[in-house]
Amino acid sequence: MTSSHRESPTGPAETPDGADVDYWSFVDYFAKNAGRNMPWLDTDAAEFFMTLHRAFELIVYDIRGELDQRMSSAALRALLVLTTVGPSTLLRVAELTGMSRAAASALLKRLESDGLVSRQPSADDGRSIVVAATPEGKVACDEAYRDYNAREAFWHDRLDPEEAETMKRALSRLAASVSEIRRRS
Amino acid sequence: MTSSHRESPTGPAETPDGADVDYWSFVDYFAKNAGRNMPWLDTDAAEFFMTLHRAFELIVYDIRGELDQRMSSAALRALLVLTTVGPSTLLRVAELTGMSRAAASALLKRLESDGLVSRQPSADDGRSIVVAATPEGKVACDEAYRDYNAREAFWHDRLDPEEAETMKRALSRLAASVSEIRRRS
DNA sequence: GCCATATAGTCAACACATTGACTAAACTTG
DNA sequence: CAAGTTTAGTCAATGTGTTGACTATATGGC
Repeated sequence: MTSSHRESPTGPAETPDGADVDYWSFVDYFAKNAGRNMPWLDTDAAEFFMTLHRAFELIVYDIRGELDQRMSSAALRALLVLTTVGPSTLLRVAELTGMSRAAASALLKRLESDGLVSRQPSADDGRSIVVAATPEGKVACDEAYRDYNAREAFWHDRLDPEEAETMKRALSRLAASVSEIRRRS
Repeated sequence: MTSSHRESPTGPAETPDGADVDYWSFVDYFAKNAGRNMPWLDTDAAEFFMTLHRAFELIVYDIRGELDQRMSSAALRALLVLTTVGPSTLLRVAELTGMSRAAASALLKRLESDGLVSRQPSADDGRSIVVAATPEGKVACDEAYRDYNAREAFWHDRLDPEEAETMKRALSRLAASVSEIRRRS
C-alpha cells in the first residue's frame, strides 16, 4: 500500500486513482470513493459486507489449501455430515450440506466410486437411498479434516476470544433471523 | 427445532441423533458431537468457521436475491470496479474482482454483448484491452446495486455498531495477515 | 382399493469458473 | 537490434453447480 508515485506535487492525492489498489485494499478504496458516484449508498453496510466477503474469501481459500488434491470441499462437507449424524438418506445429506439434490446425487455417486461412501436402497422407503461413510471414507475424512481443522485453528488463534465470540453471536443471530424471515415469505 | 418425538423415556436425549437438525442447526450439532469421533478436533475453531461459513452463506444468498435475474454477482462486481476506479485493463478487472483472467475475459465479453461495457485495444500496450462501463452499464449497475445495497443495509442495521466494528476489524487483520503470509511463501 | 398429489432420486441442459496451452506483444540484456 | 523471457488476453478441456423435466414410489381422501 505504499503509494510510491502518482502523487500530486502538493502531497498525496486525496482521491487516489486506484493505481495501487489490489483485491483486498479495494474494499477501502471503494468505501472512500463509491459514495461520490452513488449518493444513495449506505457506505457502512457496503464496506461491512465487502470486508466480510473478501476477507472470508481470502481466509477460506487459505484453509481450503490444506485439502489440496485430496478431496473437494463439498466432499469433505458430505463426509463430515455422514460421520457425525451417521448413515442418512441422500436428501438429508443435501439438506445438511446445503446443496441441491442433484448436486448431492452426483457427488455421492463420485464418492461411492472412490469407495468413500456406500449407497443402499432404504428398507423404509423405496424411493430413498441410504448413504453411509465406509471405513475408508472415515479414514479419508479424518485425515483431510485433521489438516483442514489445524489450519482453521491457526487462524482462529489469531483472534481474541472475545472477538471470536462476538462474531459468532452476531452472525448466529442474523442467520436465525434469515431462516425466520424466509419462513414468513 | 421442536424435538417432537424420538426422546428417550427419561427425557430429551443428551446426544440427539440428528433427526431434527437442519442446515443451520447442524453447526451446533456438529460442535457438540464431532469431538467424540475426532478427539484431535479444535472444536472452537471448527465451530467458529462453520458458523461464519453457513451464516454468511445464508445472508449473502438473501442479499443476492435482490439481483434476481438482472445480472450475476460477478457482473455486479466487475461493474462496481469499473464505475469506481474508472476504465481499466482486463487484467486489472480480474485482479480487483478476484477472478481469473479467463473468467474476466469471458464475463467482459458477455457484458460487452449486453452493451454494458466497451472494450478498446489499449493505446499504451498492444497486448491490453481497456474496458469501461458504458452509460447503460452505469445505469444497470446503479439500479441493481441500489437494491442490493438496501438489502445489505437491512442486515447491517440488525447489528450493534460495536459488533460490526469488531467484525470488520478482526477480519481485516486476518485478511492483511493472509496477504503477508502468502507473500512470504 | 383408487386416484390425485407429493416426494426421492436422476438426468439433461445450461451456466460459470479453473487450469494450462497458446498467440501476440512487450521488455531486457547482451 | 536479435534472442530469450515475461506478460495480456483467449481458447479448450474439465469440473461442478443449478434448474426443471421425468420416473418410481408413497400418501391421503374418498
